[in-house]
Amino acid sequence: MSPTNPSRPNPATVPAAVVNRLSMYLRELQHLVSDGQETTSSSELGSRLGITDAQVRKDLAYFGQFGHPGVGYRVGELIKAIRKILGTDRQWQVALVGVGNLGRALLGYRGFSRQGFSIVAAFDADPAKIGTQLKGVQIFAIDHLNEVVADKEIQLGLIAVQAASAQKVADLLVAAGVEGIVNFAPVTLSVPPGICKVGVDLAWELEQVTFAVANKNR
Amino acid sequence: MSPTNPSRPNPATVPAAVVNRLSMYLRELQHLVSDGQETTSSSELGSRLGITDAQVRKDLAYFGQFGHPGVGYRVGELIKAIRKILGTDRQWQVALVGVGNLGRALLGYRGFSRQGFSIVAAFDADPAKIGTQLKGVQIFAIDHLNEVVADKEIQLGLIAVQAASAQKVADLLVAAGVEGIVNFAPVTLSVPPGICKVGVDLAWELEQVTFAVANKNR
DNA sequence: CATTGTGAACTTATTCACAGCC
DNA sequence: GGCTGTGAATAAGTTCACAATG
Repeated sequence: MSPTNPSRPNPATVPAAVVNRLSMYLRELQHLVSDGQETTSSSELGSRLGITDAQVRKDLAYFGQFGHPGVGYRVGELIKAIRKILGTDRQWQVALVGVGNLGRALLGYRGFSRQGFSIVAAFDADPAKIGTQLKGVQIFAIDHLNEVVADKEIQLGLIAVQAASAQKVADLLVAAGVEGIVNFAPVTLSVPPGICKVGVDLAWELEQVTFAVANKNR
Repeated sequence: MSPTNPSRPNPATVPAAVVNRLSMYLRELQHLVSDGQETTSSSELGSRLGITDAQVRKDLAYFGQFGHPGVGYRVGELIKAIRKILGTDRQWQVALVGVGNLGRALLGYRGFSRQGFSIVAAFDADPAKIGTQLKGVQIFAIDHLNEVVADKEIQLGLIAVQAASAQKVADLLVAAGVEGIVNFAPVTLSVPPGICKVGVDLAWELEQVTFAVANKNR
């Protein structure tokens, strides 16, 4: 009777910052593996990412014991463990809504498939686009959302439409049965509890930078 | 003798999370203004964004007193104040390096100009692209980075190249005199102190969501 | 003996609660 | 009466420091 997940903290108690760093560890470990390194340590990982070694160990300790005292972490082993925690040890079917500039970029983004995400359908309001394909992905009318989501067993949605339509699209995605949403439109979406939502605003990141630059000299 | 900036906390003491929320407040205020609303309150702003009213007030209090007891915040006034704090009350000249899918999306992204960012030059390694224009932006060879940055008084750089070249590009941008960098490649860049750097990895955001979805049922 | 995992100390961030003001 | 600004209280997150371990 091997338990599937030896230590399971209540996920709700895991700070979002920890999950974020888990993603960073995973990237760094993937770089290490492609450099042929088999073993690493909390201090190596930490210094590469600009955080303390204690932080790295604490973060991982939320989920179990992955290290080997005196040795460190086996890179391949840790990658597997983190992918399992993040849920990226499986394939996720993703729908893209909005095939404008950003949508096309998302369709072409190689980083997704590397982490187990696969955009299997796209939706757009423009009749000229409907029925065509882009990067091998079929573009549907939004009216077919329900059936396509069911057909292709889509679990996640990417919203890359104008701010004005984003909430409507979110509602449709939720109604179609999607469980998680990443929103690239600069609005705060409201979604029912149980649906996970993350927002990305490309201008935000720039604003973080301008704040720092603008205030550099006092 | 109105002082330009009545209260100036040492910016280094302002938590990054506060600056992040400032960006959210700004978006929300911009929505309010386009709905014709002239006044708002910490609790309205907070509930729209899913944070407490006290949090909103504390965040703003880092930078001065912008509210009117019994009334709330004058929307236009607060927008102006936040833009000044974030540095987006002025125009920023931005260079884009890497005109692939993502680069093209960034070129076409309308949200930038709205916040005072203007991509004034693009760079790519592909000789076929060099010398052409996209969305009215000239594409240069990377060798001309120094002169173009100086010419156009570029202060910020967007990195949208492959992971493998990102560090090299960052070094070049810094050498050219850029003060801030937003990196879209999935690597941790090292930059000298004094240069502000922010990383965006599109797959991270999805991983946050899959973590939540994967762990929803215990 | 280098390195993990972890309780305890510390630091930072959030919320409470209320005085002061319009 | 409604709402801000803020000190005090609480909670959350990070670092320290060291016993345990292959």
